[in-house]
Amino acid sequence: MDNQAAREILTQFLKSNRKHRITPERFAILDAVLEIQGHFDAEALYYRVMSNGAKVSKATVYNTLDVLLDCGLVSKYRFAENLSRYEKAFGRPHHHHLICLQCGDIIEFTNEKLDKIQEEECSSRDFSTQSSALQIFGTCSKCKKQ
Amino acid sequence: MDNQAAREILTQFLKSNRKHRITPERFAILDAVLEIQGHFDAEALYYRVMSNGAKVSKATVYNTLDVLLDCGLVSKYRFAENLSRYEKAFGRPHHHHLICLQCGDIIEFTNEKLDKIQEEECSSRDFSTQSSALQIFGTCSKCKKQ
DNA sequence: CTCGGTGCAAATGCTTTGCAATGTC
DNA sequence: GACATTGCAAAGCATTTGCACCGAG
Repeated sequence: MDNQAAREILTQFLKSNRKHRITPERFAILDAVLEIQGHFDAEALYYRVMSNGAKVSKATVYNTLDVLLDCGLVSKYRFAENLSRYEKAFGRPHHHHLICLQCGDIIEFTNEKLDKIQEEECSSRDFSTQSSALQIFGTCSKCKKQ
Repeated sequence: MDNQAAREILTQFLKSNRKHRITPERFAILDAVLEIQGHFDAEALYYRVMSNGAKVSKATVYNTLDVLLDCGLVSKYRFAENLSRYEKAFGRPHHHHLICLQCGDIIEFTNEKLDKIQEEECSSRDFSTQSSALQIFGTCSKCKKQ
């Protein structure tokens, strides 16, 4: 993961869209996103930015997450809970999720065959994909042993 | 879809679990669920029950949806929005969703190959599936023409 | 009788919004 | 300068909870 490349993607996106301005807050938030491994929610991102010394409001975190979503740098998921989870999408292969309902663990996997079938289903319906996610809920091997 | 069979599934479930009692509200809500075609949210279900003449509170609707979820009569989804959507699961094959971000339409499809791959991924990780959903977000053919 | 279920309203918690101040272009 | 963006706090909204009353077993 090249952080500089991510910053450039964001810069280009903000410049190309006249409605958006380049602000230090947005880059502070992007930096925090790039540091985080795995999934995070808005709250966790907010505290991460703060602990980096930058001062942003939660409203700006949500606002910026929308911008990062628009330019494809992060993905947004809703699992079973009442909150949204995000993860950086930059430089990561498309993957799917196994979500353990016992311990909350999220196991990721990639499967090209699966992606191909997905593509076929979409093209046969003339449906353009923007993003997708297979979520499988159940019990992981660790929890089954207990 | 045999409504009587659904009622019996619920009755058996409530009886087998000593913590749950058989109440008229639960069956009034189940009846409303069975009437609805396609997806619905808690609010819509609440109004449906009311228009059928039964009087239940929203708290009971949520409570009953959890019971119906537990006995497999309904499925719960979270798409992009900040609310949960449900649909009856009784007598329906396992299916997936194409969600149009323009018009909000939800197109369903079934695919055995996809389900089989999913099963393989789970069993190779010793993960027990309870439910799953592939959600593909994008633009449908109708919206692309506009 | 016992104790889970219900209705109501108030609380919760994530997310959005209104508005004045600020900073980008 | 014009106007998008920010911070703050307050509002929104789906969902949950507390509690007194009710009713199934």
